[in-house]
Amino acid sequence: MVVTRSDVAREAGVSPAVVSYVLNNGPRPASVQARARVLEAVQKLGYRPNAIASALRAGSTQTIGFLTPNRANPFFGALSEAVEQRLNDEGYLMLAATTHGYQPDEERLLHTFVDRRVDGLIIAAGTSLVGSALRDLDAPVLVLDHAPESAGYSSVQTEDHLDAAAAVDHLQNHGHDLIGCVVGPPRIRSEPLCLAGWRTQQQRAGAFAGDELVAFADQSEAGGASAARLLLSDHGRPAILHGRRPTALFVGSDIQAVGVLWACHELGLRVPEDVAVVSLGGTRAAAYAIPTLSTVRQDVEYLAGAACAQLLRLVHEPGAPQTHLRIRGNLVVGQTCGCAAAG
Amino acid sequence: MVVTRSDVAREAGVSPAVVSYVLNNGPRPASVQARARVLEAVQKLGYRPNAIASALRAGSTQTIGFLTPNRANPFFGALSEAVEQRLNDEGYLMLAATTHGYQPDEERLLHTFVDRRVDGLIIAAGTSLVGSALRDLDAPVLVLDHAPESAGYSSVQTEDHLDAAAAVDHLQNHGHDLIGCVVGPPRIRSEPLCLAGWRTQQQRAGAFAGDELVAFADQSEAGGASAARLLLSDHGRPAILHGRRPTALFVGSDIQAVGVLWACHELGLRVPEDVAVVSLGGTRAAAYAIPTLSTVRQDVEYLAGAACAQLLRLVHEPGAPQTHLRIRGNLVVGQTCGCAAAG
DNA sequence: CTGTTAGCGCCTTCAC
DNA sequence: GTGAAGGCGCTAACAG
Repeated sequence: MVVTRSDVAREAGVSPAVVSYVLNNGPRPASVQARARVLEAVQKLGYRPNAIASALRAGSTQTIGFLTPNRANPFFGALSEAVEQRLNDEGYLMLAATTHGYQPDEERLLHTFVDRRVDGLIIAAGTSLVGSALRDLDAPVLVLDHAPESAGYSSVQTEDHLDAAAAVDHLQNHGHDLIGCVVGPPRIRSEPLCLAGWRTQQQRAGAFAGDELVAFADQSEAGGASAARLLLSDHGRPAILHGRRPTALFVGSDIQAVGVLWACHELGLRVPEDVAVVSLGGTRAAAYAIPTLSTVRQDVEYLAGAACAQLLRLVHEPGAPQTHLRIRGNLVVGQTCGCAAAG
Repeated sequence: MVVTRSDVAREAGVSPAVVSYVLNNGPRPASVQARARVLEAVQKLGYRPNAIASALRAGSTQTIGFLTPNRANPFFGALSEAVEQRLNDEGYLMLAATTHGYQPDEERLLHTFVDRRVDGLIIAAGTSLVGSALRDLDAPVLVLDHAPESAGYSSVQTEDHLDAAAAVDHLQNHGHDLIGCVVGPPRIRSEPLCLAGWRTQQQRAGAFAGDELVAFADQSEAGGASAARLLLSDHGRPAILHGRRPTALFVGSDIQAVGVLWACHELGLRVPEDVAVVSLGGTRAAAYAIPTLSTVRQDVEYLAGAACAQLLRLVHEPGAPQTHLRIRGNLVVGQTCGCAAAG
């Protein structure tokens, strides 16, 4: 049924080693006749080398493990697709796993990857545990997330703190001071940074930055929608706001912002006239929201490219130094911040 | 550095075979003392079995290959995530690859999977070539797509033809007869079925179903937007329509429909008053569009569950008969079809 | 230039 | 109840 290298050797009338020499172009030369006979036999029998056996022997699976919290979120979806593309181009396959930001799953999947001898690991937005669990993993690891420089792995990270501050700054420039903040669950490592960015920038401008303006929400449209309802509805508003409704919202991800827009629509609030919105992400979901989202764009293709390049370098030169790359987002003005109305 | 079974055996003072007996609970019994000593040594050395070596020996990798045209499309994104989840629950890992509906890539990735000895393959929405290439692949294959019953593999399929007709029927019930059709590129196998469903239903109602009402578009927001512009703009309308603009659009996927809504907004057309829209899919993108999309929902969780169950059955019992499951969508009424306005 | 051979790490049958 | 040994399919060092 399944044809092995010995079958090819027998068919071609040579030894198994010669088959390898021909197929791998080395490490030893083969005569022209032998080469031709081998190739013919390969063709005739439809031989394909067993990658598992090669992996065992060569100690390399040509596979990279990729861990995400969530691929339904378009940011991580696009990131995962971009990473996969890059890896394919370099001859690697991607072994995917989703953790849902759940720590035990994360650790389990990490070990599964290592057991399968992936040549390297990319970890996007892990929980805090990952940091310690990664230390002695004896496979190259690249963390696509905020990570301490001191850790035992390379990283490519977004500047969530600065990007969030930039978003809030833009809203402040439009005259807003009561700016709410919608971010994901704090167990995801980047979320506290978004929150801190909002807080820093509010304080810098002398604006209120208390917890009454913050809503934690799932990384989903539904999460964004309920956060918006919480912050914008007229009932049960905290006393400290003196009955005022936030006039703008900073939202930690595009997918949540889509939910925020939907909730505003439902509440009869106009965007950006009644509530201005700026999000963090810049995925295609932002470009096709109605109205188009103003967002601080974090370039997924670039992140993926840098991550794969760094990781594959570590894979190929085990002694290579660890690197830490930080990438800032850039503001993409849409219709939700109020620029269009002003201009 | 990396600890093998022999290391554990030496540490525990037993032979390598006993280590296997203990770790696999068989096939032979081990004494209580031996068992304890082995487990202790495993713990102490941090031994983890090499899954590649096991796979070579056992002939099973506990891995399933999953081929999609596109994971940026939320339908396929959700499908991929659901499949991954199911497989993980059954102890399998998912090896992912994206084909972009491009035939050579499809074939190449298919072979890469087989070379790596995946235990089975799930192929979502392949091009037409896949059918023939799959025939002699000697791994269980499940096609998550429309597929001929005669083919040499099992399938779980959506009823795109019927679902599209149901969507068009609903628009007709709202009094529309000039209903445009936006579908993906015909090289993706399901797209011609969407088109045929639209055409059948239009003809059944005695309505016009010529190519002038059809726009092929990429499976993306941008594709849907340009298709909508083509069908709805007032310039260059085909003579056969007598200057009339379609009053409704059937759209083959949610992601395209999001683009359609965006284009309508841009053109100053109100939805559903000026243009009613019904799409095929029912992803979360539809639920949080503004206005909320009316769509024929194809249950991704159910599709994924059925697909994994069927495939794993084939994996476990190689002789099991091939099955072909067809799953109809159900209409989810949102705001874009006009029901809300009418009610 | 080519054939033989020793493992890669594991599982499992066979002999003790 | 346990150990020795063969082999999964391949690569690469070592003989010829």
